Amino acid sequence: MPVELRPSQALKLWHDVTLDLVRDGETDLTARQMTILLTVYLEPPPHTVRGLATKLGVTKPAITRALDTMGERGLVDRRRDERDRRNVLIQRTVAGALWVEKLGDDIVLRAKHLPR
Amino acid sequence: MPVELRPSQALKLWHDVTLDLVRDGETDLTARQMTILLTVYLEPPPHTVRGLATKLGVTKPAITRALDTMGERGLVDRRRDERDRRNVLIQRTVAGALWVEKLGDDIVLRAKHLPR
DNA sequence: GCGTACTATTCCGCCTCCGAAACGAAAAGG
DNA sequence: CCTTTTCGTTTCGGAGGCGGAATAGTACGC
Repeated sequence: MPVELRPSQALKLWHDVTLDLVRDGETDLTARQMTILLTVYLEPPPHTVRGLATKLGVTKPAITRALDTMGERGLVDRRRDERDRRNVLIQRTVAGALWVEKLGDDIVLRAKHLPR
Repeated sequence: MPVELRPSQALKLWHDVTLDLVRDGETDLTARQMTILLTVYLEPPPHTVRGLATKLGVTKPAITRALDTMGERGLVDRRRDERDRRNVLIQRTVAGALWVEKLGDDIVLRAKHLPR
């Protein structure tokens, strides 16, 4: 029972949710930041800079910069890996979890009101 | 028969599609640009700078700049309104229609493969 | 130990975006 | 007419993202 969605519905859903993000004004995450945030909160840890860079197909400095920005906003946190102190483990935060949860609820709500 | 979607599915869908956009590398539209593009292609014309600014809750220069960028990429076009020459009407393009169509297909495909 | 490999970060110049204000063109209203 | 209003655009200084090279710190084979 996969999720059934017609192209017109899919596009309207994408439009509606993105509009909500724009009108919110608070966050304005880039596509990269959004992907990193959702990866950290959806996939099982540990998450490293290198792993994220490989997954997204971008350079490591790009990941570091994105983590800097999101870290200042309290959406993610960083900690040294004590087993291998070269690594940095990206950690979840309460604020980040709440933000992601809110996004999920918004998408569900927008999907519910799509024309059939 | 609305579209049924659980929060975890919604977030995974958002993650997967955004990841595709990041890995594509070509386009990297901002959230504002994405919203403008989808508005122009989903909602009936005419579309004006002022109308888009009001809808998105941003200033008019922000819309002008976004249209500049997307215009250079051939995703939208601009034309003077001959009835009221103060207005600028935002027009669709073939390239833009193809891009939007591709996005819709991608979302549908990603939704189809979500875990139940 | 010492060089090598690997981690993440910092630095550099470049480019795009931002909001606010000023601007020119065109319509509306006296 | 001519003033006012309404468009969209341009300009300004500032903030932040970008890619890529260079850097500092850590692990590991020899």
